[in-house]
Amino acid sequence: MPKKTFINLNSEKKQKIEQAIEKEFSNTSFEKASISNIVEYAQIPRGSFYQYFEDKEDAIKYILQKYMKREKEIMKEFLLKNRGDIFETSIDIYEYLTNKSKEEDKLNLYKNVLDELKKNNINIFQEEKECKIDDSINIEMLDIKNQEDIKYIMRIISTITRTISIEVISKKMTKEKGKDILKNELEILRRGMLKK
Amino acid sequence: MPKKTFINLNSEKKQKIEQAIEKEFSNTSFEKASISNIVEYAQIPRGSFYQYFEDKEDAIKYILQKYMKREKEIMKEFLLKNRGDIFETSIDIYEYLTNKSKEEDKLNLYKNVLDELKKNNINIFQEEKECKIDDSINIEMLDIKNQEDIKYIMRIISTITRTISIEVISKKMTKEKGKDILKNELEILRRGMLKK
DNA sequence: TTATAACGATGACAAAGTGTCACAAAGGAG
DNA sequence: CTCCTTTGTGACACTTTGTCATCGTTATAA
Repeated sequence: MPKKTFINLNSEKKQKIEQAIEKEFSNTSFEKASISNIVEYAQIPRGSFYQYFEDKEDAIKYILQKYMKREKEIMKEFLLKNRGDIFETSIDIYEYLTNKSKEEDKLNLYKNVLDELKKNNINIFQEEKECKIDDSINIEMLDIKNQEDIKYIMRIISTITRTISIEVISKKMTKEKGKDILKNELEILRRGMLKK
Repeated sequence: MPKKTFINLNSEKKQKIEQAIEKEFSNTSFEKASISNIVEYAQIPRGSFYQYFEDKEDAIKYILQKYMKREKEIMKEFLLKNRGDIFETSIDIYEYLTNKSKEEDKLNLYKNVLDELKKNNINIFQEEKECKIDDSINIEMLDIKNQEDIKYIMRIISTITRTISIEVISKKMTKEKGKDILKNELEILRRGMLKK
């Protein structure tokens, strides 16, 4: 969603601006981030920012998109490693996200990104159009009654994985505690909630 | 979280201010809401707002809390009506939330509130300290393997119910479509994701 | 009654942020 | 070299925020 002007920029300048945006989003929430700071960090005149992006929202979307893309690649790797087992993959993603947060300076950026993805209910496992991950999933092991079930299953797992990850990154609980909860929740999802 | 000064206000003035806050949050997102508008709607001097609340965040929390409380009461009613069946209750809550949104002027306020609750992962079904709903839940029908399972189950159902409701209120899908998805997801949760 | 403390009301104000615009600079095609 | 399109620039008007000195109103003690 950045403007054409930004796309056309040489990668050096582009990177400098990206870093400035990420720096600001690392220091504070998306809500409180200011364009004034960003242009200062990037050492560009104020007018330039508006030449590149519509507004702050636009810059957020750009960063979001970038992180989404990276995460999808990671996801595919994990699915492959686990022979399509989505439950094991969920735990790997949890480990990945919570380890990432060790890079203290990016911790807050990561929290912001995950928050936003969660708020917009963006499914890390599967995104509508491009890049269908379905093929990498082992459907054999799942109890699929109709076509759409796989979509619903992915939605549910995606949501609980991200929710726990955010809680850990926000330091509401330890990494170990989070993993324990995630494992328990996944177990419930596997076996079902209803008594047989 | 409002200051003592606000608590002490006579209910007439308090209500006027509440309405002003809700009006502003109905017109725009929490993020873009401005205190300047609020004090104008409430016809109070700017300084007074800061006498009552710490800042905008504080006012948001106040409204959030108010709506949470109301929802918890509704929830208890629904649980009772459904003899503790959490799956049926989930659908009732969905119906309640999406019908509420018919009051067009409050639609956006409702979306904002739900978004924030979701972001903070506040469980509509169950809240830690006061007001334990556990007693109203029919545990007999559930497959509980250990003490904590009930907590996890409530977490999961709460999340998916709210997620769908938000998507419908935001007009990303029709009420019928949303109900269909919710029913399917609940069915998957009931029977489990793993092939027997 | 009077003094004084406690609380609430008020709006001007400094500080900071936003988005725009007229103009400057750069660069490519003919 | 000239014209035209694209990009760079920062001053500016406007809005918003949070604070603070000051004022009014009770309430309480002497």
